[in-house]
Amino acid sequence: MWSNHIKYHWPMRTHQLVLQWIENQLSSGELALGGRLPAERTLAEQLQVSRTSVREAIRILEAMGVVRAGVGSGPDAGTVVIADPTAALGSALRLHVATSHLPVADIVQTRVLLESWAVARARTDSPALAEAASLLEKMDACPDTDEFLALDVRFHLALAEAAGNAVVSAMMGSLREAIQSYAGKLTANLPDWDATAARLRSEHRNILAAINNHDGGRAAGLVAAHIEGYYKEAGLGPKDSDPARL
Amino acid sequence: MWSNHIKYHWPMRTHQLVLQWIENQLSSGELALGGRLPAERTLAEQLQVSRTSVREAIRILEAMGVVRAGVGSGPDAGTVVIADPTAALGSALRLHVATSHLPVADIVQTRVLLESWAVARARTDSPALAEAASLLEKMDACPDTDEFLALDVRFHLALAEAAGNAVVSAMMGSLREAIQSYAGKLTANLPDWDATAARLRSEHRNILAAINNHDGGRAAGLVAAHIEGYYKEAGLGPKDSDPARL
DNA sequence: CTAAAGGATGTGGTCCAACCACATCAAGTA
DNA sequence: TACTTGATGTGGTTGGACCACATCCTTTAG
Repeated sequence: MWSNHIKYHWPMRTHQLVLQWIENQLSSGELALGGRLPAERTLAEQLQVSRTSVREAIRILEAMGVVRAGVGSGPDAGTVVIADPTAALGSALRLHVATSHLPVADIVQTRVLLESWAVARARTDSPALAEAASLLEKMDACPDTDEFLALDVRFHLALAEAAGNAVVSAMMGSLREAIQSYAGKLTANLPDWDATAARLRSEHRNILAAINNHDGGRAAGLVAAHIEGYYKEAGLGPKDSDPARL
Repeated sequence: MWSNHIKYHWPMRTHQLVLQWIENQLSSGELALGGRLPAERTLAEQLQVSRTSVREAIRILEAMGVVRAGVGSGPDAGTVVIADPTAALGSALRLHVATSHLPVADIVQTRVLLESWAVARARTDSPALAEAASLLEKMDACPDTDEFLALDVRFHLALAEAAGNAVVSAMMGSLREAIQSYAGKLTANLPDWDATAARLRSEHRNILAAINNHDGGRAAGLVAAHIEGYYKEAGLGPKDSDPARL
């Protein structure tokens, strides 16, 4: 499974063997969400490899958002299976942004694309949409900038989840994570935060209204304008990502 | 940089410190694409950590598609910086598909979304589009099924690249990679491969023609029908992902 | 009998010192 | 000149040791 992507004929590295074993356990269902891996020393003996190799495999799975390692005893201890695809995608994207091989503008453009699509097909009876509405109210009664921005993140993620596509949701979250520090700096460039916040609130309401009105096309357009408008105001020259061209 | 996302107050794990150091080198440009990291033993001594911790960090970067480790001496040896975001995203997605937390249908739906968008804004003068045309000819003179499928993969990736968005290209590639084994099994379900291959060739030509005709909307629709038709014929019941709703 | 104190156990986290396989390069040799 | 042969430096792997931590269980004091 793992070595398929690079090496076909060479000897597999030991930690890849461990990875393969664990992935098989996951695929076959013998290891499920919330389940615990054997202890590192136990697993090493079972697979006849060193503990070091087992640990390298676990580090990778941890970076992939598949497991979480905890010391001590009890329920929070040991290596347990989780499901956090956003973490993996976000870290990877951030790293590649750091090497200047993924332009920030492309990330913003992709976010516009995904979020426009998501709101266009958001289900009005979705729990995520209800959460979005609830977040909207909280933002109305929120004077603190940082807290407002945190709520804003959750609002947009809720919108993305309303489409009911786990992959799109995960990618949206990872895009946000990848440029989080970047977005923070941009916000500092805004000339008048209060005015901007008021505008954002208004636009949020319009987006939600369009969705609840079953006007997905309008909602998509509003989202695109909302996001691009923000980055433009903050000084980032984005690519033209108007999804209406479709 | 790394620990920011989870732990603020606890002691950072040693390999995260190494990760942080390397990420700083990447961000500041002291480590660029094609550059080589210090040898593991050297780096361990520089950072005053064990070689084990250095190796764990490198394993993660390797899984993220940021570096490539090679033994021996010479140009291919040592740990060198690469840029393969597709590998990271693909592995992560595949792992989470294995845990049944990312439905295959969602992946296909996302692929339709991204690829439709890509062809809708593909630039007719793009080198990637020229490559797609070239691949089309090769597929016409290709009797072997496996080879045909390999060319098909490259054709669709070329289409995605024609939009000029590196993030979308990377995500497209990773989606393909994540369900590669799945798609292979589906292909075996096809009743009449020769007929299917002929249909695929025809559809590919129509897509390319629509793009060169500057009819992005039609190209997007054709792509969506092309992909969904294939999976439907092979027996996977996909979600409705008609991008025309935008 | 209850409750506090103190080990016993088991977990991941870290480090070290070796050794191996491999690939290149340089010196020595035919 | 052409070939062998070692020296060098890289990542790959191993076993063993010790630490910090959290829980559980026994012992002990009241």
